[in-house]
Amino acid sequence: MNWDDLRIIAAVRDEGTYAGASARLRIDETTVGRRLARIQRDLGVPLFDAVDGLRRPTRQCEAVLEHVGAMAAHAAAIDRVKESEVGPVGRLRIASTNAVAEELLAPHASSFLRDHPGLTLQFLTSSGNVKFSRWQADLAIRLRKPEKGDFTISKLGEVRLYFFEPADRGGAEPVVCVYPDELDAIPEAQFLRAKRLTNVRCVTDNVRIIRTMIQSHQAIGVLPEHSCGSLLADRSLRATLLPRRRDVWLLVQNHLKRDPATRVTIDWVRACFKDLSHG
Amino acid sequence: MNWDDLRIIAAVRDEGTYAGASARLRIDETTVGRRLARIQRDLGVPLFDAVDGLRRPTRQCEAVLEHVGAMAAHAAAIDRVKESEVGPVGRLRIASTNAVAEELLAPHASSFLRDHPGLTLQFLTSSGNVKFSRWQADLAIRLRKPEKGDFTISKLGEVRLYFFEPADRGGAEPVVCVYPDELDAIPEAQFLRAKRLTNVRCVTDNVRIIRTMIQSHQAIGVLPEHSCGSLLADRSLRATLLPRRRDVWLLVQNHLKRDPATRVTIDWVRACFKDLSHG
DNA sequence: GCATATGGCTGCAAATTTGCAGGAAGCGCC
DNA sequence: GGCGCTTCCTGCAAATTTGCAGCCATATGC
Repeated sequence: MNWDDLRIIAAVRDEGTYAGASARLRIDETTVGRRLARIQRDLGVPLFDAVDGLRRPTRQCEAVLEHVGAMAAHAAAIDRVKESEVGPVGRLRIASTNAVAEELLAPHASSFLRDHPGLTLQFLTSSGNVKFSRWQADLAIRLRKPEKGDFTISKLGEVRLYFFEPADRGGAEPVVCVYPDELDAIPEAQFLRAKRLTNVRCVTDNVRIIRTMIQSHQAIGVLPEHSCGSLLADRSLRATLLPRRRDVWLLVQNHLKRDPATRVTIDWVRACFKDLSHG
Repeated sequence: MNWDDLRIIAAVRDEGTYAGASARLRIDETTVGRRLARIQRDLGVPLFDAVDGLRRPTRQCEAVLEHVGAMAAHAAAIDRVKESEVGPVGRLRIASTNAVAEELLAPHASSFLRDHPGLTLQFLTSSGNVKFSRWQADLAIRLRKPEKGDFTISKLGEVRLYFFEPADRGGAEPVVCVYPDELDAIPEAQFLRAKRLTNVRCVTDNVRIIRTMIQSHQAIGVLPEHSCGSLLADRSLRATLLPRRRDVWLLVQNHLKRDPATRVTIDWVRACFKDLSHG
């Protein structure tokens, strides 16, 4: 039994004719006749008598109509669920590095969430533990371009990188902060490896740690522009812009690429990165 | 919003995957995905998150599902309305002459109604007042073939006719019973007119009246075979079989010709007339 | 590492539904 | 009596939905 055909029964009862029901439901009168015939066959009982030019519900039809009325009330309530939300609705789980989340996304998050009251953002910053393929995140911001997978990938932007070293090299040899092996492909790691620095004593991908050590004027390292902040103005440090930038990639679950909430969130993430490129 | 799509939501929630819902509803997994996308667009809210390989209902979806559950209960009750009736169900209004109803149909009505507990017969025997075109009857048994109309017409059979006159013509001249002018076309009326009888003193289409007067052995008239009964064995009467029979026609409302209840009733009416032809 | 099973998406064809147009019938009004 | 309006049915074409096949990805077991 097709539940939607039940609405035909109610309309014919209310209007008394196929033509009246047709106007009410805004479907063709031929369609009303056919769908009524179909639900009548499905139910196996006659639903209307034809008397004096009008369709009159049978006893069985009256019994059916009591239930249809109740179903219509529930359908109306479902429609109100829809109306209770204005704008895109949803919860987006964004997997990214701490730095990206804290310094690129978080500063703009409040205004974005204010502008879209139906949205919720969840930042997954321990991204090593998130399996994108298992739908454990909706979006992922990656520093490496994954070769393939069940997702849609696009380039978010390019991040400028700065090499920091103490201005005064007279003191003790500064420690060198490098990125772990699995990040060998990123420009920062390649740059540092090419310089053949000694005293490599700190290995981490936590840029906050790297930034704190650089700020002590006793360490060497590379930071992305969004993590530099006031370090660029520190006269005890020498900042050198690297020739290469680092690509940043956005991954979107395939089943979400047309989802309205996802689309506005993607636009917002892109704007965050665009602000950076011009800042 | 298509009410039938709401069943898709419930099935995906229950099974956790499109494939599971597909098996449950016995529709293609592609169709599940498309119909879910459609109802999601109609409602304007996301219904499922994808987490750890499963679809999990969102907060709005849970709200919708409460209503869907209630609707499913009503749909089940509607299905039971159908199951409460065994066999064809309906009330058939049959327009016919008194004689046909009383003598051809009524004797067989009890067993027919016993065999079809879901049927009800309503005999409309003041058929002059019934407008078949206004759906005031479902079936009509007519002695004249109507030329046209919004109904399906078929021949029921041919009725044998008997001319009765008193065996002893020595007494007073018997009165002649004839049919009213509007029945001029029927063979009885034509036969009587052709005999150029005098003493035409009784005009009626009520064959019971005609029969009673013939039974008094003081009247002449023509009766259909189903109204003769014991008159044929009365030695004080001379019964002559007319050469012509009278056609009987069945009219069926067009919208009912495929209705199951109507079809079994038509078969029954035909059987009543067939019994007559061989009796 | 390979084979198998499962899930979901896309393109295309088949199936079904819907709308349109025409025709028939009845009713009311002039 | 003729005309206009309304209702409903039927045939056909257009539109939509559904199913199927192929493909891709992931997980599991051997």
